[in-house]
Amino acid sequence: MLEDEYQLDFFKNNGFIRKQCHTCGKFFWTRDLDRNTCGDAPCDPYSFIGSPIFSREFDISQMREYYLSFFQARGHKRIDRYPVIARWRDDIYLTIASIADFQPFVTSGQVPPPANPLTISQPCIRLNDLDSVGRSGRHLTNFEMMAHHAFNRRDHEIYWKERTMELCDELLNSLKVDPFAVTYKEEPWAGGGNAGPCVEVIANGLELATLVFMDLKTDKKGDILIKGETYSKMDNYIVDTGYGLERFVWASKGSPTIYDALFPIIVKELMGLAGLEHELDDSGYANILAQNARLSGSMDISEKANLLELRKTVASSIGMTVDKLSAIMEPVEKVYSITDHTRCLTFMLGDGVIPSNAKAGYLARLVLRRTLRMMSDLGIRTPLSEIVEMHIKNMPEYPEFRENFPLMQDILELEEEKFTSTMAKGRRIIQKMASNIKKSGKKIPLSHLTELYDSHGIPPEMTKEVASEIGVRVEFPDNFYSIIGEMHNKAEEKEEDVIPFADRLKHLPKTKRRFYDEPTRLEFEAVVLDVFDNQIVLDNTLFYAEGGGQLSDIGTITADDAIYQVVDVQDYNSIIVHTVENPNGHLEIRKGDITTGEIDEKRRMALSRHHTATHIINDAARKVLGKHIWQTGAQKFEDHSRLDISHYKHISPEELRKIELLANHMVMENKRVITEWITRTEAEQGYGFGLYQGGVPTGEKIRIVKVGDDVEACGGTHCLSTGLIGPIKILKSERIQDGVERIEFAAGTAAVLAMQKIESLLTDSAKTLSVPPEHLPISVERFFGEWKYLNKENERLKEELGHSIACRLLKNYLEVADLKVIVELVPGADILELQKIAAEFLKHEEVVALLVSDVEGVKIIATAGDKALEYGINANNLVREVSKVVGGGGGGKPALAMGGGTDSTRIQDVLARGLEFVKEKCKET
RNA sequence: GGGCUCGUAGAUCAGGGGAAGAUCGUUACGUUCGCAACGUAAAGGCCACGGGUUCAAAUCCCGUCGAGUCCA
Repeated sequence: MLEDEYQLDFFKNNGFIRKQCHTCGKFFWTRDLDRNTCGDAPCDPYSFIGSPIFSREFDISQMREYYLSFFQARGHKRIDRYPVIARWRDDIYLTIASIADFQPFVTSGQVPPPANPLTISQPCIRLNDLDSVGRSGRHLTNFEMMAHHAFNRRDHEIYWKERTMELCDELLNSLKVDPFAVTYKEEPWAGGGNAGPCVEVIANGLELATLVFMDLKTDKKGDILIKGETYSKMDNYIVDTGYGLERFVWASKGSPTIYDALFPIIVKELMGLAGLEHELDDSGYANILAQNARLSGSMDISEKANLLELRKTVASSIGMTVDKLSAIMEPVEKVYSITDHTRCLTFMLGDGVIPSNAKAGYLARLVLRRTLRMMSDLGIRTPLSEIVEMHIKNMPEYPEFRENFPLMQDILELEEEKFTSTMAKGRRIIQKMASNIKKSGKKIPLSHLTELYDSHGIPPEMTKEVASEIGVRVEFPDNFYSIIGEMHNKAEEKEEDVIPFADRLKHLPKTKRRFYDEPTRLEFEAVVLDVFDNQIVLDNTLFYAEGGGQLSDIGTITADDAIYQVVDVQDYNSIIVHTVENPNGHLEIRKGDITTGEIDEKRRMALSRHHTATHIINDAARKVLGKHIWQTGAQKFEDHSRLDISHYKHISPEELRKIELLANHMVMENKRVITEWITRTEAEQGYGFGLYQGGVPTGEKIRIVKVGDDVEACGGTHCLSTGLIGPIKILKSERIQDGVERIEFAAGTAAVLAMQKIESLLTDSAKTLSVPPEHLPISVERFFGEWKYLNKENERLKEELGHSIACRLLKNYLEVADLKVIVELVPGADILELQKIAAEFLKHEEVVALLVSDVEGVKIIATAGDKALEYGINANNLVREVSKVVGGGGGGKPALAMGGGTDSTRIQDVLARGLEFVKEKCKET
């Protein structure tokens, strides 16, 4: 980044000089002529602990209000916060910065900002430094980024670097920060496809804010190189600031850790529950925490080795052994961590994240389980919901959390149950594994540990603990979790969406889409703009292109005598491409031809019905199941439709019936379906983010579809009124992942067909049993019961039969040596029957038997009593030997073996060979 | 979105090509004034479902459904 970027009048006019840090070599601006370090950790230590930077203390809501009104008074509009789950984006799950609210469409200039300039305090969640949370004294998973943003265009600038710097300096001055303690460090910034110069604002070792001047975008042909990527200047350039609310509060209090500054009451409460004394008035104790926080400011302690290093340094600086320090710090760190994690959960669940095994929900579960694990380490048995409730009480400025609390309570309870059972199961698996390994006297290998963690969610720490109870040693490397990470990163290559025939489309204008203005029209005329392969591009079209989970229209395009079947329609950056069947290999249609298009009405109607019905089902589900219901995906076909919704437990059959009934009521109310195009900002402010059930559309104006109480941004085709949908029949629901339920249903003609199909399933089944359909449940139950009874009866009879056959055969033996040899054909006996006979023979030690039956080819069974075994007569070998005769195989145990083959003409040969075998063996001994 | 593990008695799980098992729970009987405990016995299984391989599949292969778990 060029030095020039930072040559600001603000610095020159306010007595700043540019210096280079003696320690890290970075450039910074300061009013203090004698300063030689940049002010940031590790070049400068925290010096605010015990001596606050501001002239008075603030709590979170006071600080937030101070900041927002400060910028409001200076011409910024205050904007409501966005949810912590970034529903408007598909590239990130969680809101990680205030600017994330405005990406990608506001920052790219496609959509105007909700206000300009604006100020906001945006709750954010970052899980990158999870391991440092609680330990470093400053890391949080959940924080508020206070910000002011200005979105500038080349032709219209709000303000840029000078004003941003002035505002920052003024804010700090108003808080009575010592001007000589403040440094502004130069630090190029890049992230998320953008970049720009940036200034870090530091006071007393603590970074308070980051001021980014985003004016670059990634560009392969760009001439500005930052961190290995090339960038070029953007037409719009954005002031992206981030002031850490929590850090401001901490700075105002100067407490040993950020956690003590933010939630003193909750920390105290949890310390009590864990049986810890947490007396910050005790200067010795406070000094340990402060020293730990100060020194951890200078290192990355997510690595285990570094944590140990930190412990050593802190211990020696206060004259304590490392072990003693660790014993004091570890439980305290866990309490801090729990405090932080539960606030994070409050935001996640409060904003509607449903814990799951995938996507954003997984992140919620990750945090949740870490919390539960630490709580169990500390012996805290309080339900999570009680801690969450403390946070809610602590944040009256978020009334929505109070409102959602019953739901959160429900979810947390379920999650705690799941965790407990997973851990109990894990414990059993380890015990089993450990006792297996104990026999061999080895340690549990790493591969077992990774499998336990990867497949069963059992952390190696737990394996170690449980295995040691059994007396098996477990060692795992420090970088265990990065090994797991690498295991998963192997097959990760993104395929980029390549637009086919991009070159052909490059010069074509956007296609005029007429199906919005003329939803009922099915015929249209258009001029051909291009033809290639099987594709036709027109100047306008009534054909709906596949999108929003709705399949494309089909139909015909006619030019002169030639009629072409349209089989697919796709939208490539607003150019609509019709794919037609082309049996002759060339299309008799040219650029400039006038054509007539006709839409297949049956398919269009079916898709429209399913689309409108999808909105209705979504709304009905929300009314039946709760406000946490979000569409997470949807697909509309001709014969059915499916809707995926976020829900934390199974939809019960009753609930499903309620949803179905409610949906049909909405249809029968025959409400008009209203569509309108309004600006994005207007829509968001009027309807909230509930609009984006089916994803986020691009463009400045978005299309709003209102179906009853349901309002969504939607580009699909719809019925003009709900009555036109016809019946809606829910076909089934299934769980596609934890926290996501799929409802499949049919609407209109498809619903009637579906019902007829179900009906015929019933009548066909009933016919087989010769009962009326309404008797099916009871009859099926009866038949199944009888079937089970008869199976048992059959087995009992076979046993009896076997017994009597065995008795008969036992009288009819050949004597070889002192053995009784029975070699017989038992016609019609199945393998079960032969087994029962064999079981009888086994009671006699001098019996050797070979039984053969002619069921399903040839079945063979052989037994050898103990005495026979002494002669080396082995049923296993016997069967192997004789089965070859009939082209099969066999085997079993020495005493009892089974086999068979397919060639039933040689049954007698089997018997002969068997007898021979026995005789041979007897001779040998 | 991707990876891995698992579906066997009411519950928890063994068995991993050749007779479906254990423990707890249930029921009955015995011991007891009664209960607990104990002893004896019994009942309870489409071995998730559908295909395939094989003389033979709970077991191996493929698919479906269900559950769990890790990663992005």
